[in-house]
Amino acid sequence: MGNRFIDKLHGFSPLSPDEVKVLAKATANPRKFARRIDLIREGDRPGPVFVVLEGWACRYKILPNGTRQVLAYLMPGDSCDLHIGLLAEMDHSIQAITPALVATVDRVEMDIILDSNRGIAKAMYLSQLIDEGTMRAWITSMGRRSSLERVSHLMCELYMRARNIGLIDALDRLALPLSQALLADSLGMTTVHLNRVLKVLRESGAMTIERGVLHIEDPEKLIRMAGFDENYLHRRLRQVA
Amino acid sequence: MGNRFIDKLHGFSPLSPDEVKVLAKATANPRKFARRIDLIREGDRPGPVFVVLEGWACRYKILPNGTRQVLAYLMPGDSCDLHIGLLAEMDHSIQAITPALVATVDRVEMDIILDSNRGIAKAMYLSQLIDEGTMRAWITSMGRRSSLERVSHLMCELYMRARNIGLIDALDRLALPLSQALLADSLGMTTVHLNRVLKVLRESGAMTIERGVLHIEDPEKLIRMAGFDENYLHRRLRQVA
DNA sequence: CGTCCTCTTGATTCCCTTCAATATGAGTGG
DNA sequence: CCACTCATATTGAAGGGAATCAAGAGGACG
Repeated sequence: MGNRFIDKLHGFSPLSPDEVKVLAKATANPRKFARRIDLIREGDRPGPVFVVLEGWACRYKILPNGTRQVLAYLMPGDSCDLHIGLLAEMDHSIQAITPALVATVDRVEMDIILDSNRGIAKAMYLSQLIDEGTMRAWITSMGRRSSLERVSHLMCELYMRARNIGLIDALDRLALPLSQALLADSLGMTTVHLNRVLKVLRESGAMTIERGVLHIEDPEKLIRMAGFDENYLHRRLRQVA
Repeated sequence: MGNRFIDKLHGFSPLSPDEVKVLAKATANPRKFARRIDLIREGDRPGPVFVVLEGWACRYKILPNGTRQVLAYLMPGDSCDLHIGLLAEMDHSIQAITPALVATVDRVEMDIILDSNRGIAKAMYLSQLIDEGTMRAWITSMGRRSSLERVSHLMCELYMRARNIGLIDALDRLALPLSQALLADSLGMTTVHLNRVLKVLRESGAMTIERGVLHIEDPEKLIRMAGFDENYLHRRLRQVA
């Protein structure tokens, strides 16, 4: 397998062979993180930019009362905020969900790369814009969608994002390493209720999650149930330099 | 009054006199928007970068079922995404809440400004990081805070942000031009319930909203009720170049 | 093969929505 | 300046969706 980060950026903005080399070099020495290990914690001083090459991770926040809110999922190829190093401290934590291969790019090095490679810069900015759009979609879900819509919407999103990076298998299924507890904590519901919603979705014939495998049986139906509009994932990009 | 945009950025990263001049020139010809007028709509092709000089605006999204979700409030000095021009279309709309004075900075011009003024670039990136942190705080609120906590938390946030830009009057009050319908649409609740929560807050002696004026009577109490931690607004900035 | 984690299901409670009516206030035009 | 209108705010009553509490089933793993 290649470098999923490069693949992703390449999809946003055609990279020159030189730029590919630069990115390959910058992510050449990834570190392994075991499941459930924090890459960085709320309150920590931000360090290098994280680039997830393999595996899944999530951003999350723990509240004073002990509950957790998942803020975003990071899939292979995803990276954390570009300019994060400007902040004095993290306002959330990032944790590996599966064993993960994560490259770290030094802040200064990243700045140099961005300054001298317009293609990379453009792709990174696009990537960040999409992450922001995704956050807005999450806010929308939490605020104005029913729990059934919310769950279906997240599944649509994860499926689309996974498809974009080639994570869907030949049988049209996605290995989804997310426990119901984690999903519940990202959707603002309890595990009990999430479980019931998943049952409804299963019995409606729209989709199933079995043993960590998501299968969308009736895409049309699921999209309809979710009110899903993938515009926020911005696959259609502006064709200007 | 000066230029609130420059004031804000200056607070993030000391700007050289030259940089101040550049910003003043770039925002020299603002446009007036009446209340309830969209600056840009979901589906529109993004144009220039918007900079709110005076007045309030909000980002929002309308769902298929007709409900609305407010995604963020823009106060004087706030701007929308820097690289927004890279996208083919907007995934949300932006609307003036009050009569507003909004400067538009051409995308190419903005790129040039960023490239040739490190101080401005740094301040803008910081600003964007804070906006992202704010979105994460909203997700957290919606997902894991009770309605009482949610309302108090938003009031704490708006108060702090307003204070940072000098919008609090001598009597420690804030002119808050947000209807209960708007507030409800940002907090994921109904106007009826929001109204009841505001009543509880009023009767508890923590805060009041009367005729568009927010007064926090017992800051300690409100902060405690909200579980508010202002770290996500990143006032303490890293002291490195 | 026992332990722990995750998933599943039932019963009860309650927070919030929905529906409905009234009050208050701002803006407009005669 | 006052009557009229429309938007906004307030309050009550009833119903529903999701949380909570509780218990058991299914899998993964040493």
